[in-house]
Amino acid sequence: MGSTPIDKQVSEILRGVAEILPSEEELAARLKKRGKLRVKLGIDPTHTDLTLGHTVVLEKLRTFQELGHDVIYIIGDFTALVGDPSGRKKARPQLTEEQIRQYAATFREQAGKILDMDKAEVRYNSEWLAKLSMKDCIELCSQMTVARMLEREDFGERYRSETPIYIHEFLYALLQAYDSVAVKPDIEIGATEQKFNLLMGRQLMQHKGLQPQLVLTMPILIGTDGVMKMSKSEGNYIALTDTPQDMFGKVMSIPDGIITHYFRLLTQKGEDEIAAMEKAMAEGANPMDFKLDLAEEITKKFHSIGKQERDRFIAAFSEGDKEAIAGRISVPPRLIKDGKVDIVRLLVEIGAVKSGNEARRLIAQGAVKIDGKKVNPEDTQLKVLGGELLEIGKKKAYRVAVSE
RNA sequence: GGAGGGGUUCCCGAGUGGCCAAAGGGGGCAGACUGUAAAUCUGCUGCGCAAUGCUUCGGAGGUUCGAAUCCUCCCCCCUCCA
Repeated sequence: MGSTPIDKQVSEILRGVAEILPSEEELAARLKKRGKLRVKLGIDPTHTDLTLGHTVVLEKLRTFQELGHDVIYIIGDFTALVGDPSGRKKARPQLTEEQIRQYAATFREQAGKILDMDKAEVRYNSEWLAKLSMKDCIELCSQMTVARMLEREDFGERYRSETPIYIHEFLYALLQAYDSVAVKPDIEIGATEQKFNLLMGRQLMQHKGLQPQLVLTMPILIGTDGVMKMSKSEGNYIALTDTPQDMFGKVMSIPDGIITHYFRLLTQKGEDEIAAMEKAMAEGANPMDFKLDLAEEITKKFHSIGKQERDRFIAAFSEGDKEAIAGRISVPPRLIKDGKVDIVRLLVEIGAVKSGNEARRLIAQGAVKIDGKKVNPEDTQLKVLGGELLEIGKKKAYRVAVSE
């Protein structure tokens, strides 16, 4: 603990990092001077699930923890109320305190999949932010100018496109910065889009006569669509709570172009290994093989059954054995008439589709099969004896049972 | 507070009395091709056991045989002036 040599620590800390401010030397100096650093990471509970995107920064926090430093995991229950405008094209919808309370609880628990929560200092920022007075607020606001706010890409863009910008959104960075005043970290971790907020923390600490924190940013993880950053609101995310099967499948569906990006940010693979992969793929190796490795590693990390999912995946999609991914469903008796069930109603009932229209559409498109045979759109009343394999598109399959 | 411009289906964005469940693009879904990738092509994309049916164009009323389109009031956003 804390006995790792400084230069070793620095290289460990800097692995995969986008930027360290003010400098690498400053980091080494701080390590030498303090020995044990206080490392801050804050996440706002704006959704129920943590995604792989969050794990990039959480892993970095974990690294510090493993090196024997003190980590402070701040759950932004107060800042969630304000809504971080960083990188957004519009204001966040306002959450209720009740929602935030629920999310905060799961955030604490989910972070435990990566951090050693027994050793982490977990804080809720309402602890100090809710107590600030209007006077404090005015003092905070005087640290920022409108011009500087509008220089930001996100606000600037919104201003130009005549999208509403609310005053309270300007407060966000100041509040997050105040967290640093409250917990006095030596260094704060965040994604690159957090740079403004993190630097604000530095400025505010200085203003309050504290030693300013160092700032460490991590690259933003691209979502499964391969284009936008991974986020719950874009629907291009992989959640820590996803089932092993979903998690594996979602990783397999990412575009080839971001395979190494995922390896770099989500696994412990070294740069040389990653470079070797890139070379191999450039020379014609099938990217799917690397993606299988990636999916296995990620699934294993969160569910400890990676290999199993790999085998299942290969069986289902490379070998066409849909049984491998088939879930079980039972037909509610009330849907059965004369030994037949209306497939449209069944699909809606089991939640495979959102509406009857959607079910009919899929059937008309030949996407619904029973025991390998397409369902005829003209005749959706089908005999069910139990045991049939129901396929919907290529990715969903169910083994049908008839319940009593 | 004054003047002007806006609020359309998941998103962007057409539509100014019937031909509008509403162009086009994006996204999504499905089919073909594949490696459940990408690219490409094709189709679908409000609900409904489907009907000259129902609900939808910021909200509430009204005019009309008929409204997203006209009128009234209200709410919200943007710009300029103060």
